[in-house]
Amino acid sequence: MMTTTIMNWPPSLNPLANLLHSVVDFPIIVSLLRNSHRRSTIAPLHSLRHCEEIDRENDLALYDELVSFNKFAHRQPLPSIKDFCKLLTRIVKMNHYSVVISLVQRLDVLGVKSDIYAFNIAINCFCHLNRVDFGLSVFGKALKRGFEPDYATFNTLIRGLCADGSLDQAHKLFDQMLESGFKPNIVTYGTLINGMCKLGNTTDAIILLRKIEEESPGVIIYSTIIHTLCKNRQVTHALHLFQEMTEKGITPNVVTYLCLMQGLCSSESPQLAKRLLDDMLARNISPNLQAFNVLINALCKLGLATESHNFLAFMIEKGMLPNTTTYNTLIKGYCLIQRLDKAKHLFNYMSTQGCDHDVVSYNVLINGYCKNQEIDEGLTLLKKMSKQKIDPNVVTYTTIIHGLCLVSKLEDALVIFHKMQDCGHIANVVTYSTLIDTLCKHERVNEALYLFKLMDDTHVPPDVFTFTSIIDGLCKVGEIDAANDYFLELSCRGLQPSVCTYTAMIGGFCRNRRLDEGEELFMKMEESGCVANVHTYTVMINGYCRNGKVDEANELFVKMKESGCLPDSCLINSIIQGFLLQNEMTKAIQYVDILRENGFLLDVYTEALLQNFQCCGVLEHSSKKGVEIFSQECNGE
DNA sequence: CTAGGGTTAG
Repeated sequence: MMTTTIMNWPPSLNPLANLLHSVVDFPIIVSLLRNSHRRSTIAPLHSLRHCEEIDRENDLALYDELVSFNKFAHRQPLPSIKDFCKLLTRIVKMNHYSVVISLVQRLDVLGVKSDIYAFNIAINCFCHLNRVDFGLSVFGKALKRGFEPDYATFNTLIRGLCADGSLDQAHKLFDQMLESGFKPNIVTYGTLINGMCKLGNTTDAIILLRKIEEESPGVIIYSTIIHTLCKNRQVTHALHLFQEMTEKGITPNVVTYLCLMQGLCSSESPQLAKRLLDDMLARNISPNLQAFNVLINALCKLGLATESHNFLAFMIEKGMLPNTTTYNTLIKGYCLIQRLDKAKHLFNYMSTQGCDHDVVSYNVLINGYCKNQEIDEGLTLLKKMSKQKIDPNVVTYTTIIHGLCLVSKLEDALVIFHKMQDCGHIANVVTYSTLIDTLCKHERVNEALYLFKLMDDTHVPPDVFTFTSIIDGLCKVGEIDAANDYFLELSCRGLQPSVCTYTAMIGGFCRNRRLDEGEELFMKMEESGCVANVHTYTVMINGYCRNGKVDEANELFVKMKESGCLPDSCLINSIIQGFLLQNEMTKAIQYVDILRENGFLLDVYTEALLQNFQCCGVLEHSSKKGVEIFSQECNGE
């Protein structure tokens, strides 16, 4: 009688699932569920309050479905497996995969006759929990019990394997599918193509697209590839595919347009994005609210808040009401171009339009003021939000701390840091890193190290930014060996040094007469595929200059330009200084010319050094004349 | 039951 069970399930992934298995008291389950959510959101997610609100809604909806399940379970005769599957599907849509797996188990206990649909749902849930291995074992079980897999079974597993990064296995299953007499359908191809795209294999995805042309790939497959091309900054290629699909009579939809418009905005062609929007409207495809928000955001990021603002009237005209996110996005856009007046105005305006402020609205505006060094405005807003009964969260506090750090009110920042924790807000990696970075920049490295240790004690893992601040701080106070220890520890913790981390450490070596180690690390960096930027070149070239390695400095300068990295004023000035200090007059003058060619000015220190050498009469006459003229130009004479 | 996209805060 138990032939229909899916027995011997892998152990539960979630304690909640066990609980559901044995307990019938749903209110208790729901309350536990809430707690389990809360616990899991503390460390990784940024906005506790925000998540909790969403979870609460989600939990209530889940609660309703669990009540329905319970009613089903007590009905005589039992509802069919189809009815149960409908219910399970709704829970799947809420992303409660472990719950669904538990409920499928309960179906067996209840003696509901299973079918391939139920197996497919379970397989799908395991795939979504990143356990395609369990999905495969359920698949095996289904076969053993004589259930015929269908398209959904194969396609679901192929998706799971792709998501797991096992493209080879996905292809194997594809072959197995053929052997079982299933001709892959358009969904199978779509799944494979999406898998290839997500795994960075766009070329193969396009090859597959060409192979299945007679299967008439639809708008979804084209959109998948267009999306990937846009993400990879191959917008031109994406536009070609777009043209191709329309010529074939495949109608693009809102997704296709949205991908392209985002791609065009991020490749800084907002005009083309706008033309595409017109095209879309002309085809009577109306963007939804999210689409508008995405566009507004894309324009704002380009510093086009004003243009973006025009969209507001436009979207209202199209019958779409902006929401809080729309306004928050625009406020952020105005802050970005330092139009705090406009930002503040919009902030006030939104609440007159029925869009209530949320914690993000405040955070965006506070950040705008803080970045503008108007910390008092930020603090005023902080008070105001409490009055509006909007609780500041860890982001709010971190923003304020950052603002205080920016104006060197470090003690005040530390006060807020303690105060927020007294209020029950747990500092996260950004909070700590902000303080650590500032302490290091003020050469208060011991206090920074104390906080770094506190992070470990409070189980807030440092990230590459935290490490970089510490390494830079230690280098600045000459503690090169200690800095190097942290540099080594970083990789022990499974983190990748960033170009800033490398630059800090290389700079530390080079400034402390450990040029060889700096050079070695520079090479290691390149080997690891990390691309040097102008700061990295500056510290390295500086190291060469100040150690009398003129040729090496020159060579690296040339190499830098070949690699497409443009020198800045700081780099060239410091090369001139380096050469002057080494009495390499000819070279120094050569770089004065380079400075001039690039349209940069001598900085104060370089100028002082130059004049010193001129007074000593070291410069040849012609060079001397050139430098004089240049100095005058620099001084605006 | 199976394939695509998507906005805001440090």
